[in-house]
Amino acid sequence: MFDRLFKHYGPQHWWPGETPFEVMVGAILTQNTNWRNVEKAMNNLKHEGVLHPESLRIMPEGRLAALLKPAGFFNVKTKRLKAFLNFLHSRYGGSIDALRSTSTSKLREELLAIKGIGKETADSILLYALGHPIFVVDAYTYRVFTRHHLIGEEALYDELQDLATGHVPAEAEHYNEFHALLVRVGKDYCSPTPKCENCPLNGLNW
DNA sequence: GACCAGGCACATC
DNA sequence: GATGTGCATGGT
Repeated sequence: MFDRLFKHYGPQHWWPGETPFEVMVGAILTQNTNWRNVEKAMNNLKHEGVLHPESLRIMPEGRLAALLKPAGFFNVKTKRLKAFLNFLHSRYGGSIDALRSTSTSKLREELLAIKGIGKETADSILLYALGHPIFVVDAYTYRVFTRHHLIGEEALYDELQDLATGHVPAEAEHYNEFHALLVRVGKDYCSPTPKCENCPLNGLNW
């Protein structure tokens, strides 16, 4: 599946964020939200010159919520982003570099303990912001895997993650590319109403 | 006007 | 443990 997708699409260059911190913010803002709307909110933050841990951390919630508006769920996401920023400040002194030196499993536990950060968001931060070798499961992953009967529809996050983990070289570069490719084929062909004609995955034998 | 978009926490049973 | 619900904007 990986080979077929990579040959068809080529490298996807994920995550579309310029800095690790930007990726982390994007991971929270994109929860159940189209990336285009996330970009609008991110641009609001950039134009205000506040896309930095401390700027956002000390910003009044009302002002932050207004800037996050295009991303939807803006009141909820304001709380969640604040919770993450407070964690970054209190536990790591606001330093991304300090974050880097933490082990994958320890940091994942810490992220999951933050209210508003679940498994997908934690794993997205680990992989796409910090380069840890971990596979990110999302709605597209679920759709592609279940439609191809690689796993049952009742499968949970960890089961999808384990399935991918067991079949992809254990390197961040591969987890990064595989997830991005799954999202790409999901958007193009494996949408809620599938359009399987011309799908690059046609004809594969599992 | 309906449906969808790179979730998560919380209440309830 | 499983299921249902609120959160909200913007594109198609």
